[in-house]
Amino acid sequence: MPETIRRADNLSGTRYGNRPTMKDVAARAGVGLKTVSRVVNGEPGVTPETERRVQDAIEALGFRRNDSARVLRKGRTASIGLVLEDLADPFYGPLSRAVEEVARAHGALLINGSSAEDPDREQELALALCARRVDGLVIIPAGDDHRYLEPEIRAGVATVFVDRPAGRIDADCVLSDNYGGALGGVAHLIAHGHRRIGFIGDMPRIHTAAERLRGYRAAMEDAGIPVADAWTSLGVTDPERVRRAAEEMLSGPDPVTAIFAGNNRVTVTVIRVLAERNRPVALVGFDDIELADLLRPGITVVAQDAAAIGSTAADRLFRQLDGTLVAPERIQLPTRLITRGSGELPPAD
Amino acid sequence: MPETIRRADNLSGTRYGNRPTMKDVAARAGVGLKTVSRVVNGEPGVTPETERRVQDAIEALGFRRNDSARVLRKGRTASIGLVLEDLADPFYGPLSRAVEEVARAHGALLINGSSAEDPDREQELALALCARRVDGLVIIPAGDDHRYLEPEIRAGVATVFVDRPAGRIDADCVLSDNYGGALGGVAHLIAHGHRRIGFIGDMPRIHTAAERLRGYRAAMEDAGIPVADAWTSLGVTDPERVRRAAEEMLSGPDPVTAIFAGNNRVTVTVIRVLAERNRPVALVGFDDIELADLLRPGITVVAQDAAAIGSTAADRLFRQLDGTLVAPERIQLPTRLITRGSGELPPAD
DNA sequence: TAGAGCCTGGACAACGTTGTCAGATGCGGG
DNA sequence: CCCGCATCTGACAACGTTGTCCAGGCTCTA
Repeated sequence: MPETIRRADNLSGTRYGNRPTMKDVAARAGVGLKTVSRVVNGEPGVTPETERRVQDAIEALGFRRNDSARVLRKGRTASIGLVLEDLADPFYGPLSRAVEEVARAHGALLINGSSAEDPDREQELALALCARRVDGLVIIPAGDDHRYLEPEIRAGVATVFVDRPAGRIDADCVLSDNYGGALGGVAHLIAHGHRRIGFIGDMPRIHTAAERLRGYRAAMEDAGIPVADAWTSLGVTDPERVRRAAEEMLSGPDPVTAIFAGNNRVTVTVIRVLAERNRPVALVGFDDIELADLLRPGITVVAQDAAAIGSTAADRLFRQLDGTLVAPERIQLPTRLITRGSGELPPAD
Repeated sequence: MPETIRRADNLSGTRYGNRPTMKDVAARAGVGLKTVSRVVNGEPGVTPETERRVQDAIEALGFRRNDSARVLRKGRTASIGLVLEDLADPFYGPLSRAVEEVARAHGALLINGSSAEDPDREQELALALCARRVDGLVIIPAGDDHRYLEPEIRAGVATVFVDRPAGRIDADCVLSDNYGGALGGVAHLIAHGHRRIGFIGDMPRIHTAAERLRGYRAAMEDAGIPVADAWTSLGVTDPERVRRAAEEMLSGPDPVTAIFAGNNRVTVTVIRVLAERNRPVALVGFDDIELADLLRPGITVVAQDAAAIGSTAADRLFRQLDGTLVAPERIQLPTRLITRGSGELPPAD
């Protein structure tokens, strides 16, 4: 066991590698502890001469304030947590950037992590962030039960849900108008003469997926078109299964002439499938994708404004912290139909 | 001044919204403070009966350990910082995801922020993370002088630079083989018969840009092709200027027949410019771009493995913390030429 | 020149946790 | 029946910072 002992020794001996503390600075500058604190925090009541001495000592020792101690004392961390679903999804880039921008404007740091769509991991992460005493949380929920956050919210952690609503608790949330967007996108296809329209989307237990499906159904119903079972494919996310689903819709006796793709990953795979076929099939995707305008045809999409969602959410979070905000609210941001060609193809009957 | 006073009052009064502490839990469970600590940390030496009482009290009060205090006491935060250049750049998605994955495997949280290519902001961010006492830093440098990190590194903050080397300090870094990648890409164009090849890239003060330029020049020299001034355009990043640069190269008496694009943003804009022209121009881009295979022609790229870079960097960081690693090292990861069509077009002379 | 008032600086406690160490309790053996 | 040992528990200090409060020195006025 000598290794284990050495390792433990090693770790506990590290102790920030013996960083200088305010006490050290004070000793070196020949002033009191609190005076150093005042200089570090820019508080008034220090002679320029004394201040210079302290600054010099700070410089010489390479002192850096220990924020853990500061947080412990002050009770606010000036940091907020962001729990996203997948760091690598391009949709979340602009979103987290927008959140960071707002956080920065409030002098707060952003701590984030991704849940990988796993509700347990989401909970683990959110609670770990709470243990660090983040002032607030922006969560893109993976699960559908967020009662585990109740004690935290009661304790004053500002909380805003994004992209999907919170489950079983009453909390602020900022979403896109998934229903309206999907309805508009499908109606667009119908307006271009399509009647047999396929829908490929995620599991309906995911709120956005359910809403988009609802929008699809509503558009079809508004147009008086009965939806055949074979036209909708749900719970399909991985490329292989999307591919199979698309191919099934496009073959058979009554093939669809248009497809509505429920999210950007689906859209990309459907583009691939359609590219392999000669018969033109119309396509509208939910979520914009990069370079969509360079493809032939360009891809028509229902675009969400990820940056606006992020900044709205972060804004509300800080307003909760201000006390400006009282009751939780659900905010829906509009989507935008961007026509580029693929959604305007006529049915190839 | 009454407002100021009230605001301060307000803030200092908040104090985590009166969260329960271990002391509260201990009181409720009728045990000592340290016993609660033992239960929370899963230390041995607590009767199951006592443990249950404590657990019940924790549950009832909604207690959550205050990690700030824990960190203050223990000296390690189990969190690492990631300073990237732009959260929204798709190249950094997989990279930060990979870093997070490794961090998670070591039980650490990831805190990140972006520098927006601004050296001052990079420094501010890195030092803010150090003040939070992150155990280590992964930095994608924006600046070229990192001596400000010396005290931190001496104090034991593990540090790994990524994508670009550290400036004026000796530190671990993990990079792509920018020189070799560019050389290979340009050689590929030359092998397909091109001699007048343009290069559009970022400012040469950025290491990657300089290396790629060097690769371009080396490939040309190897082939015995003198490079005309008009063929290289440096320090060009925003779409408008890239567009102008590309158009200039493609017109004039001696237009280029191929373009090597120095990064993904440049590539995208060049694609747009080329799409507007009838004469086919070959294109090879550094960095892969999404959907590159769906364009006609597909875009040939020199791809970096962002995930591998991220996980290699994070790996080294934790090995520094282990003490497994001693001397700083520069690690170069190979790039991969992915041929998709655009780089194989013959010169249209 | 003495006293009032202001300005600067420092001693001390507290934040919530963990490590140390000693006390209490229970059990078995002499 | 008592002692020793093992097991479990709790008191206390310490981590580095900030807020409170007081002491001492200065200036300005009467």
